[in-house]
Amino acid sequence: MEKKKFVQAITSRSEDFARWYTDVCIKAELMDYSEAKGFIIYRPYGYALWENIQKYLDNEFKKTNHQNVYMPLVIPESLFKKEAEHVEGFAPETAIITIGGNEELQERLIVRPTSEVLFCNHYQKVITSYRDLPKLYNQWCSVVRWEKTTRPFLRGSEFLWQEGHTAHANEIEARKETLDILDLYNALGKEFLAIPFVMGKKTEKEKFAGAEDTYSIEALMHDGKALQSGTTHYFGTGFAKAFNINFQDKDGEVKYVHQTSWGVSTRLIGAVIMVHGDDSGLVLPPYLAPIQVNIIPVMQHVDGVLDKAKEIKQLLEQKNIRVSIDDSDKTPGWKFSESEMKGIPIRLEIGPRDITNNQCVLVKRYNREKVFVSLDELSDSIPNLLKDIHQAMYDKALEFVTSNTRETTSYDEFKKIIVEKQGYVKMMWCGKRECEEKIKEETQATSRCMPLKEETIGDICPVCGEKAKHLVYYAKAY
RNA sequence: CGGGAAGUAGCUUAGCUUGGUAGAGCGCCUGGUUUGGGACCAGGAGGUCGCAGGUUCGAAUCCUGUCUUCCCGACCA
Repeated sequence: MEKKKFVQAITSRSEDFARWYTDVCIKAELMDYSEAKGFIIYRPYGYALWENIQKYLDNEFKKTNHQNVYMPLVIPESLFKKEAEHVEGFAPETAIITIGGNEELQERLIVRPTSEVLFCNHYQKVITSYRDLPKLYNQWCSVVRWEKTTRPFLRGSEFLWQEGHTAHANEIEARKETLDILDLYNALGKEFLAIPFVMGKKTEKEKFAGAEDTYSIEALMHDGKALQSGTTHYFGTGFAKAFNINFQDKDGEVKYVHQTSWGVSTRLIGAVIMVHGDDSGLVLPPYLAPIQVNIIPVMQHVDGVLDKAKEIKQLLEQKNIRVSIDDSDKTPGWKFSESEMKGIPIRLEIGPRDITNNQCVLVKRYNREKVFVSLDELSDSIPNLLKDIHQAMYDKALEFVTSNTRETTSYDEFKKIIVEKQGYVKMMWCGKRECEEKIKEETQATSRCMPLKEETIGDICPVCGEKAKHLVYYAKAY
């Protein structure tokens, strides 16, 4: 029997992926638009995702001896201009404060697009001896970049992030930090977001302004486009020289510090949406989900139904599971759809019939599998089930990446894959910027990264025919 | 920043060509009947038509500017 749908369904992914994405953002109540372009409102459910990511990362940072600090929102223009490459990279997208009160400022203030120079300026003052090192600072804040095209979570004029800034006595230690954090980000994907990242080094063209080396984690969205989801940078002594951050080492010599910086942003929320979501809405990985189990009472006016639901909630909460009961007066069907739209990993349906049979209906969001579960086993089985769901979601995402990663030694084939299939294409590269630029111009694909474990699938760069140096992952990117 | 589309109640929108008291569906509120995949009946509330100017006796409608959103490019976490 066909049922009339009164609530407009979201656009399907295959029909219009971009529209599907914004539909999910709005309808899952993650965010709302504000009146200023590119500045969004993080609604409670969306902000809760960010809080959970924060909790995970903050804990990891602290385990590895990092300390949180808070730097100012603004950077005097003269300070901002100290490192040439850095300025060049960010100048086109800065917002600048020119008036304070009613007076024009003597010196303009840059609203931070990132805080390298603030950290450097501070480090210059507080580092004098090898005993002051390493400095392992992180800050949680928002930054402003005047973007031309904005999209919720993916690219905003303002976005929330964490930026780590560290200073070390030598190159080895700093390079280790850069890669350790990259691993930590990768683990965030694997253990928490159920997203398999491809990680590697950025090419010269794609690296951060002022960095010696940039590394990234890249996620593959369901439409076959890649999303740079986090970066770590090794700065060498470039900033240290520009800001004169030096110290006297054990051997008595005065040396420059070696620095790193690294960050992930609320863009990760966009990655979660586009990696796991489906035509019914959001699908959240269990450890990230603000609500892990949603109990939907059926015939809740019948004596005992709500009490049973509350009893189940309590039992699950004792196992540290995040549970909600939808006891609103909507119909069960409405609640099912709502629960799916919000991506809650597990839905429990409990009605008079179930109570009689000492059972409930359990539905997994990611595959919609529906089973009856005895109430006696419920609280013991759910923690494991969450773990299984996490793993299954990760495996499913990994399978998507694997089946959408292709390799080629022919530039013609490369073009064909990019146009027809999207996804990642692995191809050898000579190391010249011109070849990268040619690829971008002709296919819109960009180099995403070069895997840390060097692989070789050919001797020549298929674009120019010269000797190949590295294997590169290419993809169209957000 | 270029090219295209759009902005009318919380949402989706009709009306705009040809100026004359702003209409619907959903949602919301009240009462009742319902309840295992987005329920039904009855009654009700809700609008400075994105904003600012202009033309006009009169503007949602015509003109100018501006802001925001979406799509496609160029630029970027």
